[in-house]
Amino acid sequence: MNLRELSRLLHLSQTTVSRALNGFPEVSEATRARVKAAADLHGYRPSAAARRLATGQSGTLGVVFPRERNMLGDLLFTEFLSSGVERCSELGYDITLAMARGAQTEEAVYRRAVRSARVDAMILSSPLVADPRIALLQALRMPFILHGRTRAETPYLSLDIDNRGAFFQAAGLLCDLGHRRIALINGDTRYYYANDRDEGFRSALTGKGVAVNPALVASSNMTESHGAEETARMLALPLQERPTAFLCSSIAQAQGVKRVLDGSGLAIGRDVSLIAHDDRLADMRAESFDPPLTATQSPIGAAGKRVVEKIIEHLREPDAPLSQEVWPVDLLVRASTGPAPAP
Amino acid sequence: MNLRELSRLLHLSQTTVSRALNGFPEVSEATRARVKAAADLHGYRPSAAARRLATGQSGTLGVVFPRERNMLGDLLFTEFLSSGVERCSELGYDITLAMARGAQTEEAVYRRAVRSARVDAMILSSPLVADPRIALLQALRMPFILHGRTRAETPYLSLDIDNRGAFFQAAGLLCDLGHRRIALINGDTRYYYANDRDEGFRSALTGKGVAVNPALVASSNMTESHGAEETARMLALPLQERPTAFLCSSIAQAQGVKRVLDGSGLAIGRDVSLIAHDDRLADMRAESFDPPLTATQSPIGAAGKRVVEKIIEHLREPDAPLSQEVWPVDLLVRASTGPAPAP
DNA sequence: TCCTTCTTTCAAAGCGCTTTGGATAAATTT
DNA sequence: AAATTTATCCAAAGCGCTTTGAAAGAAGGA
Repeated sequence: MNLRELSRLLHLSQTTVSRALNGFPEVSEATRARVKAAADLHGYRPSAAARRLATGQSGTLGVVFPRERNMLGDLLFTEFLSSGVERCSELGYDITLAMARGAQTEEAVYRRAVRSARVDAMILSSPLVADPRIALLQALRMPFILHGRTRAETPYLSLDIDNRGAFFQAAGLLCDLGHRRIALINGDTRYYYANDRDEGFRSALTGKGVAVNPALVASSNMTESHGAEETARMLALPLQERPTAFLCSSIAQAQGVKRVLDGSGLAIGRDVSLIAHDDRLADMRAESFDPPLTATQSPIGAAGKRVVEKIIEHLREPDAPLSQEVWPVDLLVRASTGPAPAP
Repeated sequence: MNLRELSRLLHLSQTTVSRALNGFPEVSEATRARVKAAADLHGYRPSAAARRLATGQSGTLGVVFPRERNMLGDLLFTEFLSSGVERCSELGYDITLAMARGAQTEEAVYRRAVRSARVDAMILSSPLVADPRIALLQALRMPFILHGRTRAETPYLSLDIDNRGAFFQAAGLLCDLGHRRIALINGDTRYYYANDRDEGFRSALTGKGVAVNPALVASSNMTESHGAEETARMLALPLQERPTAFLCSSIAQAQGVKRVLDGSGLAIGRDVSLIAHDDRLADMRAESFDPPLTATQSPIGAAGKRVVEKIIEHLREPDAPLSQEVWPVDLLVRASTGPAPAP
């Protein structure tokens, strides 16, 4: 069933039917209802290809797989992506994926996408502290939204959570509880989010007059094993340097920390405090941690949806100012934190 | 730069240029070369939308997020998907994603995809033992390929690994090493792959005259914690029931098994043997397990690529017979297996 | 030389939608 | 009653590609 058939069926022109369906004001409500009913009845779906050709819009958003590809990175990305896809289909858009791996450089992927006009906009994630993709896409005049932030001269559309504030708050809480030797198990600080968390952590400690011991700051990736390794290393320090509190960038890392603490007979919440950032992944709940985990939380799925909404809004109104949306992050205090043990 | 402009530039018709570019035989090699050079020079890329409208093909494959969404499921799917995307772009196809979650049933997703002609074919993964999607897509006349297998009356295109054979072989090895109390930590047996592995396991044991103890067979999901929990449960059994060997469906599960065995002071490879299936995920290598893990291995990334190739071949030649490709699985013996300890 | 067969190229007709620039009928104003 | 506005609807022109059916030119055979 196509437009022409439908319009003949209704004894209307294609124009009117098209306008009725697309909500144009110059068609009466009576005919609009009649048209919609008939369309439903006959299961009419406009051809995406024809619409694309006519409008010059592809109705498609592009997502490039992030370069960060460790286990937790994958999980976060999958949750982000699947939520984005869900919202996308509600809004009548498609998502197509591209990969930069092997011979194909990331730049080539973007250029190709732009030239073949396959996507209306791109969604970027996992930005570096200063990410070259921003300038590239701006030069190519390809609309995009960044999940995260980065250093850039020109404004761009983005959505991020307040990583700095979250870790500032969490580290502040640990200080207030009397902890003086606080460890930070972070992600790779070449990424903006990890750098941001690092800054929040440091500025909280400095603000509270607590020294930052470089030996207690670790950053690589978001896995359980990284958490475990670094904890083991820190517990091997001389007694007066050993941390009494850990701040982790992910629950996976916290699991590693816990594994080593458990092995050393240290009780979480009593001997040692533990806070982690909680992205609300289905299989890693802070509240079912043992003990329940104090956490800075922000659902990454919600970010996936909002990113899609924002970029589609931008496509509909390209001249609206490019906003940098930043979500506050809640700090939920549970049983994994407590006052610093007496020295 | 579009076809008309390019053809005028070359003083040729659009027909000739189109045919030259698409490799039709009725254009001379001389003009083809001339056309290709000019196209390259001016950076001509055919409009995907126009081509789609003209050919009725979308040049796009659809992937529906699998219903199985636990942590390891996500990792496997991501690796499968990203490899598929990579191969896809080499072959000039796109991949778009769809989600069945919340209000949208999976069936609705497929129906919508078919009616709006957005995709030429679909890629299915994580099939159940008897998966209703097969009949649905056949009824909708939507070409598809299944990663895995399922019970179905009619032939369909698929690619799978020999899960049954792999677990038959692995369990057989354990029997041959003298083990008589062998545990199986499996995935959810509602899924075909897990069911297949279960069958391979059972038939190996039966064939070697070894009894299958239902208390030593566990199946839920592919996570570390499931492996750990089940191991703890089995180690709590009376001594004469306690397993001397574990066969796991994933390295993640094996990590959980190892955690509990380590905690009980049992040495892997000496006191207890351990085998797992290895999907060759980047961050979970059987060879860097401690001790190096005996494993049935088959790279899931390679499957992702092959699935894409197969379905595209099928689109090019729709009348060729629908093949069920099954890959053999290697059993690599490393240090985690050894003779059963004396009773 | 004329007729036939390839080879090479082309004009034009879609594919199914959106959108421009009217046209017609009804309502309102003068 | 004529002139103007408003509310509906329409015919037709693209969007950029593929493909059909034909024509022109070159080559070969008689």
